[in-house]
Amino acid sequence: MKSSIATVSSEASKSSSVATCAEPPPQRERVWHVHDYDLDSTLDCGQAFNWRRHGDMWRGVVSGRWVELASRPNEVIARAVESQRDWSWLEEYLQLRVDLAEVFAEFPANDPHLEQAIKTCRGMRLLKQDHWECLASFILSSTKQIVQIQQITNLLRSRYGERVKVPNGCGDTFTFPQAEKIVSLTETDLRGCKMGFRAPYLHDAARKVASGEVDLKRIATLPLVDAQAELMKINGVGEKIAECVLLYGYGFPTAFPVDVWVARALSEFYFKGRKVALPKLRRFAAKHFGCQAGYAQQYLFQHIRLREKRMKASET
DNA sequence: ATCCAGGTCTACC
DNA sequence: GGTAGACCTGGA
Repeated sequence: MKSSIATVSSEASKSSSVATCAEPPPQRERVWHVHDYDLDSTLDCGQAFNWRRHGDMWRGVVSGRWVELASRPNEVIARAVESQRDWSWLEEYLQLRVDLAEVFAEFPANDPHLEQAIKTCRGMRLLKQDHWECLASFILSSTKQIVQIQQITNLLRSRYGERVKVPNGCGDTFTFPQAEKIVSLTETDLRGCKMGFRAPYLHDAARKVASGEVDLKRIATLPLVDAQAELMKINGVGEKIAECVLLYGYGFPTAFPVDVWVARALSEFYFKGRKVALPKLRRFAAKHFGCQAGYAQQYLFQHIRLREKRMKASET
């Protein structure tokens, strides 16, 4: 494990110091210099379900390619199976060009709860995931714990995804099955992946996406409210799941999914602990958090979830 | 054992 | 606009 990291960084830094102006040669490894990038928080904050930790590293599939990620102070390091001339697929996914300070600067001033949230996981980023995979994953997320969502999506991948190339010794790895593949499956097939009542929802989504009735590409060009309405044409996609897809898949900066955790955080922090109805929480959030509300949401979510974890840990 | 988990749909006020 | 019950399944 350790030696693998060392190999990765030495090769990659060599190449980047030599090739400053010319296009860098294709490489299996790549290092990015980053500021305020917390890879662990980013991959483990509940926005994506396909990352597995192996020692200090994370393994997953992005744009159909197996990739291994590691981080060191001010660096993110990636290793692929085959040499890559163009790493933009991963830069885009990891949002490596985003300046977090600019994001935080848009947060409401004098909000101690948000400040506290930033302290607990500074460097956490929003990813930009594949539209379909993100949509399907969050359809499967309703009233499920994150580990169970991972279990369901893993079953879907291993049974119906396509095998991807991996380095020797790494276990079988699969892409997330395309909508066209899901359409061809029966509800029994899907329920076999332990998704329960979500099976017809996923199938409806696959049918509408594969047929073009819901055009995932076009959604990127729409205003937020229209984009949300388009996603909600799918049975099983309500406001919350739609906002998740718009935030984690499309990067709409003001998308603000309100789940049970965020609802809890908002009630506690901004309504003195009173139980407040969901629509009212949504209206408050839209007004209070500004043009980077999506980031604010993710920091509040992670903040309250980690606090809960710590409390549970100290009880036992 | 009973409850609950990144919600949504339906029915009803 | 806002609230209750049902819905699969597995883990605490």
